[in-house]
Amino acid sequence: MSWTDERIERLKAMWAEGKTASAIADDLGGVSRNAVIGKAHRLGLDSRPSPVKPGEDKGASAPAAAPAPSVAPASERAAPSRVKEKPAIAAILESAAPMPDDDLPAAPAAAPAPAPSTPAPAKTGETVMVYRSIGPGGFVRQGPGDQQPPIPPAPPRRLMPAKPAPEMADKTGLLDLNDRICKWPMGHPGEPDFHFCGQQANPGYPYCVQHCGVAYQAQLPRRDRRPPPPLPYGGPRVR
DNA sequence: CCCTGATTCGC
DNA sequence: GCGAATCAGG
Repeated sequence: MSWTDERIERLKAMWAEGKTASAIADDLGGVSRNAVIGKAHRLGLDSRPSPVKPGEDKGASAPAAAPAPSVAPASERAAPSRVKEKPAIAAILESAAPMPDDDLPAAPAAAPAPAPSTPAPAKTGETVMVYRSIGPGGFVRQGPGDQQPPIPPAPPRRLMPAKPAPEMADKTGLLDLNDRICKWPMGHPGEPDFHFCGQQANPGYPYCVQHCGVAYQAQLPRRDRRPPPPLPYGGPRVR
């Protein structure tokens, strides 16, 4: 089937009515859904709300949401387009790793915490609980049914920073990560000496230059790709 | 699994 | 230009 003027008009009309590409293809006959979509695009017809691409916000809707200089999306964008990332762990680490350096204002001047003498009540379902500090290292919870404040347990005399395990003394741990440090995992999570590479990160990437070389590989054009090797026993079944 | 529209790319 | 193949969200 070819795209005669009549068929193109029919396509335009139905597309404008909001018919799905499948419905249009059925109606016209002799063409696939993909053919309809492809033709609609080439004709420059309006884009439909794609299930894949989130509907783009018209800027006026949320001006308050300033684009925070978050690290992960920026690095994604900076990465070359035809590149695939092997370990998905990077994204997890990006979101999980606290950034002790910048990003955190030294003193929250904008939103001063409520005075310690007036603890904010926290709602738990119907009951209103009050949390009261009992000094360093502790708090008590008081519900409305509790007449007397519970006897606070003796607070520890002083709080010591947790001592890192000796084998971690000079290794890069989760809390040491920031956007300038290579987050390539060394060893396996759960092992006592699991840590991260810790070298200087390749700017815009979560890894140092060496590990970028391991994590990223250029994606070849489709015609140049080798078919994947047959999966060993136990691989997913091909239907 | 099904559906959707968008995109890519060999023809 | 065409449309199958592929992608990715619902």
